[in-house]
Amino acid sequence: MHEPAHHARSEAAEHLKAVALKLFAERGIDGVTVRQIAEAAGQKNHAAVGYHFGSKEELVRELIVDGARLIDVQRNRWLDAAEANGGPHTVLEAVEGLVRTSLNPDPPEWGECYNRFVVMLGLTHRALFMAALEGRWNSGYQRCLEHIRRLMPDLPRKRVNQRLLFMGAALGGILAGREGELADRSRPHPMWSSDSTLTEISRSLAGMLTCD
Amino acid sequence: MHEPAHHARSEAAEHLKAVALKLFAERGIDGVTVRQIAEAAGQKNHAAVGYHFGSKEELVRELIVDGARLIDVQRNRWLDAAEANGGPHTVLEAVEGLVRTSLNPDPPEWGECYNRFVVMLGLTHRALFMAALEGRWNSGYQRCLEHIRRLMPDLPRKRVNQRLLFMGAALGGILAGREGELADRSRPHPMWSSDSTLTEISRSLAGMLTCD
DNA sequence: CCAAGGTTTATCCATTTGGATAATGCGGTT
DNA sequence: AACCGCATTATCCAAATGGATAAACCTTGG
Repeated sequence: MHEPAHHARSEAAEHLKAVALKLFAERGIDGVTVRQIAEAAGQKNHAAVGYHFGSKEELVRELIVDGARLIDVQRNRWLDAAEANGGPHTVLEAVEGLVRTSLNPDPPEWGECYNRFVVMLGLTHRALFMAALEGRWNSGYQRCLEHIRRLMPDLPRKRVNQRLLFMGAALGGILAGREGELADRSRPHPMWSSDSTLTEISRSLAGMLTCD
Repeated sequence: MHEPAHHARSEAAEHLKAVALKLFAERGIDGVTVRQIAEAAGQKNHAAVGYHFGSKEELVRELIVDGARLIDVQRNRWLDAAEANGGPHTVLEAVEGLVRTSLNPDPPEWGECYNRFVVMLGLTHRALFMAALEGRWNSGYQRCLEHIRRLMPDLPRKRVNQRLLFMGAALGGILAGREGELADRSRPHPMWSSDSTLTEISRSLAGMLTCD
């Protein structure tokens, strides 16, 4: 069960990907042209995208997989550590793991973009998104949900699953909203940039699961 | 405080708008061409959009305002009735009002689209969205929030506002997700199409406000 | 110095895009 | 029938789009 080798791209290609992710998150796939991506990445013309990735769609696919893999690896790592100590002990702990592993630990200077990117893809390019993942890089999410189910034995399984669906949608909405606020560098966002806000988000999401 | 007159469009124009809203919700503004809109509306060529609305962007603006006004009118009507009976008496009641007034009471055959449309616009065309509304059609939402604040006197105002931000983002994510599922007519969605699910959503959102 | 590899740049191209305009069609009124 | 206002249709267009190709430009090893 070792990860398939994914040869890292050249520095220029990685920069193109980072810039493209930012633009896609801001304006959507169809709102950005390959010329704009190349220009924002400092290239003198748009052939760079074709050369490094084959096509715009291939670039999108690679961005989808890159981000999903990063998150999934983080989630599984965190879960391995948590389970070594007897697993997440509360719903809040499991949810907070879900929240914090959704974030890029090493974002570019302009802030992270993947949560907006994913929510946008889920709305407007769901088929491409699902096809790119092929069911991969989802195990960490499912493992977290299993722990939450284990920690909510009193509620009927059906209602737990229903609330997990709500929680997933809420998680996407909140993290995408946070990301969008933080991407606006024209003014400070003390609330959104505070680390404790992540705990507050987790508390709220856990509250939506465990209330009543 | 009467609403500004907004002359209803011709039947063909209204049909164009309904079809355009569906396509925009599915693929995003830039993922749909005026030709596709006209074709899906049964027109033989794309000049219809220009004739009825001036431009694609004007059409989008009109869709934004139409949907926001419909929701705001519903919210204010519901609030007037609730306040006449002593106002919403619980956070849950206020949240459920917010949820149910977010829905189109008379959706087209292919299901409603406005929540996906709005979430997508908030991600990729926020400036256009804000400019189209000019701060209008938001009073119902604010009135609901005021009631929720009144009903949560124990929590510090700052934390209530934080949670209301989370709740708003979660509301968008959940309703857009629900809408997307219901738009898939290839199979039934007993959970999402059930009316009681709206109450469950409201319970979850209220839970995220009132937990701890 | 040259040669070879990979990378960037400069063009070229067919297609699509949003929009504009003119011609046609249509329903009602006289 | 002739007229009229409105709506649809058929074209036209400049600009933009994604992609392809060939030339120029490095760096590195010999």
